[in-house]
Amino acid sequence: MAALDRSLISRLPLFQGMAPEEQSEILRSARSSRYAKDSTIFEQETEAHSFFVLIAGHIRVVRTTPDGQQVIARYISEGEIFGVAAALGRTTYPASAIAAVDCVVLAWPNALWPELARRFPVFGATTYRTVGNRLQETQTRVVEMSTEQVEQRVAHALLRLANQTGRKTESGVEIDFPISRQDIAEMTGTTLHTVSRLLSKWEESGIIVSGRQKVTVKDAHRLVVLSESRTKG
Amino acid sequence: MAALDRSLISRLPLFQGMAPEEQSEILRSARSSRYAKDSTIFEQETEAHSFFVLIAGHIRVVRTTPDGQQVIARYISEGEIFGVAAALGRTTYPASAIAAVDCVVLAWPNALWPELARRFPVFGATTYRTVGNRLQETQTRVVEMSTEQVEQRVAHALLRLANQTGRKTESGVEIDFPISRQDIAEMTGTTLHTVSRLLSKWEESGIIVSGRQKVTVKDAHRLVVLSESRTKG
DNA sequence: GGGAGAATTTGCGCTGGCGCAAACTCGGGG
DNA sequence: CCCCGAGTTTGCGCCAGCGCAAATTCTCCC
Repeated sequence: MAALDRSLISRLPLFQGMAPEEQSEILRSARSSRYAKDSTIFEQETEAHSFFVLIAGHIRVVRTTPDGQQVIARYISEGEIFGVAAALGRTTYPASAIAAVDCVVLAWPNALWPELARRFPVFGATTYRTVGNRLQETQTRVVEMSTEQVEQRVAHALLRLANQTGRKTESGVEIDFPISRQDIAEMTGTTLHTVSRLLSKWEESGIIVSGRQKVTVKDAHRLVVLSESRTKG
Repeated sequence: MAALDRSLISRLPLFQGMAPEEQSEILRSARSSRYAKDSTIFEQETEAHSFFVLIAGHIRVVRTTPDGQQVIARYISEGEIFGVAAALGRTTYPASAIAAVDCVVLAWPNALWPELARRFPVFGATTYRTVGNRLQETQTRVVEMSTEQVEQRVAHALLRLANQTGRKTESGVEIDFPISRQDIAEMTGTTLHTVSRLLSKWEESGIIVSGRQKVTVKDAHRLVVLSESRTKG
């Protein structure tokens, strides 16, 4: 296989603060793969063999319950590290990672983690900062699910998606990967029916426009208002 | 102040695998404090100055929403490390830590984290493993809140408390710190009223006995059954 | 030992959002 | 270009669990 080009990663925040030759070196032990839409990068509960950086595309991280219900843990965007079980001393993946669109991914064998973290402290520190962010986000999600109504949770989820992965178009901010009502339901702990009703209502009042597997936020401000109002208690 | 005795920590899993002189050395930079019941060890959103190990007692970690609602993120038991913002590159605490009973705590200044993690790799690795466990637990909680009914969530919470901090008595497994209906509600995303009704029902059928700020699990098996049955979908 | 405040219990009415079912629409493959 | 199936919309009935309120019981402090 051909050597990977440093330009793949030099622009990513994760590798900022590393010298060019360090970037090249880290790449030397990486393997690059393409994953077609809907294919699985790794599966929940299976032996964790590698950790990953997403070079292009979007990835859905999904937890499945014993009885088959799915919950979307998060979406991974370009430049993010994921599948970092190794860095946290786990031996299996706690969730599955599925390509939401065609993706390009770099992978390193887990066995290399200790060495890489030691040789490139910035890389290790950035990874742990990412883990910290995710822990905090996940806790925020617990708080939201404990204290907010469904309408606010869905509004929050859309705002987060628009901010993190939104693409500006002439008509608003469009979430730039296919996302179904069912997906939004699995992010917010509700049903696709309720999501559909909410989106219909919001579309009617001009806050969003949406189509099949597509949502565009037209009036983020009013969505913020919705996400904050009418708290329980 | 007097030097801390190595016996404080030598029995804790967090410090296993460290040589006695290493344990002594790590203790040399620690400060020991007592916290009375209901006092605050650190407060959400404030500058993170230290990380901690709980030597004795129980600590409640609480997230408060902008409008004042509280959610219990987790309980810390003896021997656990907590307030590890430093290890995750954060500068403020994402939650408050409050003594559920009188506590003894060791604290290290955050500035020492990088050095300690470098000098004592086992210590760093154990900490990151703990963080990994918490991330996974928190995600499990999201899944539960998304897919389970209140009754199952409360059953799960009681089982977890009984396993993690339970004390065997002649009548069952007693949660060995004061915990109110309100606390359980804040752990499970419901109201103290609903928790009270559930506990009354379970007491009537002999699954638990409970009193003011006290719960004893008598029949864990039936509680497991309750925690698994009647899932949505 | 008594009083006050905190924690708990319980009743009652209401409603947000789910479950079910059916119709509809869009987009891509043949 | 048409058809098929996945994705979406919408109606309807129902009920788990919340909000409110009041009564009751501990427990700790004076």
